[in-house]
Amino acid sequence: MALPCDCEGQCMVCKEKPSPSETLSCGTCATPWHLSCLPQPPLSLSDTHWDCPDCTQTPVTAAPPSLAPPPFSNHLLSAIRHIQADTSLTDQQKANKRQQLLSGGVSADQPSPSNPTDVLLDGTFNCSICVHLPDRPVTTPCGHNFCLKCFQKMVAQGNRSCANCRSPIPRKMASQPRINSQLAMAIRLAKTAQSDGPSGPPKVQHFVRNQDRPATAFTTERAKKTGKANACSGKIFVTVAQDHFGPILAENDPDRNRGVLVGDTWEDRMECRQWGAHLPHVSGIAGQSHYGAQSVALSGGYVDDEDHGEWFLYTGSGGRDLSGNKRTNKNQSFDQKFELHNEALRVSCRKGYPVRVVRSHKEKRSSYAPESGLRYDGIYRVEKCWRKIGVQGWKVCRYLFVRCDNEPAPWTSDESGDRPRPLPQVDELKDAVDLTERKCDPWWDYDGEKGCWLWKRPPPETQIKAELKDGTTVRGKRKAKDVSVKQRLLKEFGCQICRKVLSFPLTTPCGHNFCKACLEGAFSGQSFVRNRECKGGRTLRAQKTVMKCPSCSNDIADFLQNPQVNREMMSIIESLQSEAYEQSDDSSDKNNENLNGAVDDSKPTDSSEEVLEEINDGEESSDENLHDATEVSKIVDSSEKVLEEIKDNDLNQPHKRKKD
DNA sequence: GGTAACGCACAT
DNA sequence: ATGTGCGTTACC
Repeated sequence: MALPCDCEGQCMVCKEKPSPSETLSCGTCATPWHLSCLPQPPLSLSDTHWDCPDCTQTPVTAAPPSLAPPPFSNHLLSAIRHIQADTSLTDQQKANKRQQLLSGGVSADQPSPSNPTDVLLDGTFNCSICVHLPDRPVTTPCGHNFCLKCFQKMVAQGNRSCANCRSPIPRKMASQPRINSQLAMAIRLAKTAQSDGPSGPPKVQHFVRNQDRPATAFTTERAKKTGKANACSGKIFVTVAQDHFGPILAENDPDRNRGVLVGDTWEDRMECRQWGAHLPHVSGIAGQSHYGAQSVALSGGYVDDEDHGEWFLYTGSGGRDLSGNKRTNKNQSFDQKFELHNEALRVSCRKGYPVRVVRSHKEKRSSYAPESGLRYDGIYRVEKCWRKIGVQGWKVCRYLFVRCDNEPAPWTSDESGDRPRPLPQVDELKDAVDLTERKCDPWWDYDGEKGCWLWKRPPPETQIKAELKDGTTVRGKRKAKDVSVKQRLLKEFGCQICRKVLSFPLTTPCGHNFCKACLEGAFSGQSFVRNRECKGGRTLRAQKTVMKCPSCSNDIADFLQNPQVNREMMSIIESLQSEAYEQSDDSSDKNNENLNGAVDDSKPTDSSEEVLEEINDGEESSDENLHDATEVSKIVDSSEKVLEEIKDNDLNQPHKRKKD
């Protein structure tokens, strides 16, 4: 396997630290390589430009050139080469020019994209099947990205090789593709940035996840002995009542003044609970049978569940014998009925209440499940519910959930939220009994004039007494961090090993992203096969080594045989980084303060009536957008700060934090 | 007051 | 892989 030197200058193949004369730096990515460990050393060292194996990107199998387009657009690559060959420039100047080129700051001799996001949107990175930007992107081991639907269609037709480079697709990925949600977010950002023309207000979406994490749940002395599982009494950070319907808004988030946004993730049910998205720490349904259900969790607990992202079929609770101290009985032994939680969900169906949805990584059969932890996916409505005979032979309650949120779902690259959509065809309805459909107008509905979902009638009054207000002790007010959306996004591109921004990102078939050097470093010294000793004069066949993905337990040994860098993600990350550098160059901290002041001054002080009116009009999200837009255009910290914050922040599901 | 509910981590 | 303690909420 071809491996470069690590950040300390040590060759990852032979583990030695080669001298400068033994080191060769790539002309494109500047990574150092040990000359004598290169699989194909350059023919002549007098060449001014040499490309490392990563940047030459030899396809896994020999494919005709027409089938393997270069990862960068040709003109961009040749422009970079042109800079590198210029002997009049110092290395620093070359680096600056490369950055400028990637960020569109300077016109190279060769035509180049005028904006970094154009690199993404100029068609180079389109799904090779539908020739559009990948929707719900999935990444093959050979580093190519496709729409989930296109990929599934291709596999269904019996085609098991990459439509881009013809590399074989592993069976597991073919049967269970996982969405690369980090990439989905990037594509959305690029689209958003492009629509930010000089005319019209810039439109910015929220990409915030994993930041400003709360203190870990409170643990009693007794509970500490057995770990966090017993720490269910963590502080609730939001000021909504336990039976609050609908989105959790900034006004209910006194600490951050942000609310719970689509895409927010939590490490576990305890943490999710602390932010009010889904209160019960065991149950899948939060609700009261005479009042309605506020939220549900998709955790893979019921085999009948069926997830299509924007809509899904949910199974009610109960039907199992959990007497004694059973926790894990997945077998049904009696029928489910519309009572308790199941009835609560039926009330929400009849009324058309908004129901918050969180998805758990435990839902293994869904392509829409997050890679780890729990994720808030927004507001859905229960359009119909019924009962049917479940796969285990007993009756189950069934609910058709359809998404109706003003923010786009985490897996889409759409810039806007949902529009009313026709109900999907549900085959099992023909065998349904006890069908319930909504008869009245839904309480939460789409307003054509305003172009968003909102309460058509005032939300139901909370049944909880005022004790929550009194009981909620407001923590010492932390100043909300001024971080631009782009910097937040950069944070999201963290390697799950080094926690820094991804460099040469590899996407595993299980949908996790790592720096190339980090992932290969994690398995350096391990060979792919283990030779077993001869026994009784008989030579045993070599055994394959299992190499577990650092983020999950999937075996990625096959992937590591020839991991291909996800060039699409890499170019987006580079664009974002060079923008951050550029902006930090021409705006000092002092300027930032001035700009902040200007923004604040220009904003009229909101009277409480105005605020109320905005809430009633349901336009709070667009107000948020405007707020973020000013952030993007005005506030930029230095990129060093970003990196520092990334180090400080546990941005990537610190599941193994305790063991570290 | 009893118990079910799509949890979590540890012990066996 | 299965069992168990701790934990919270809803609803008898």
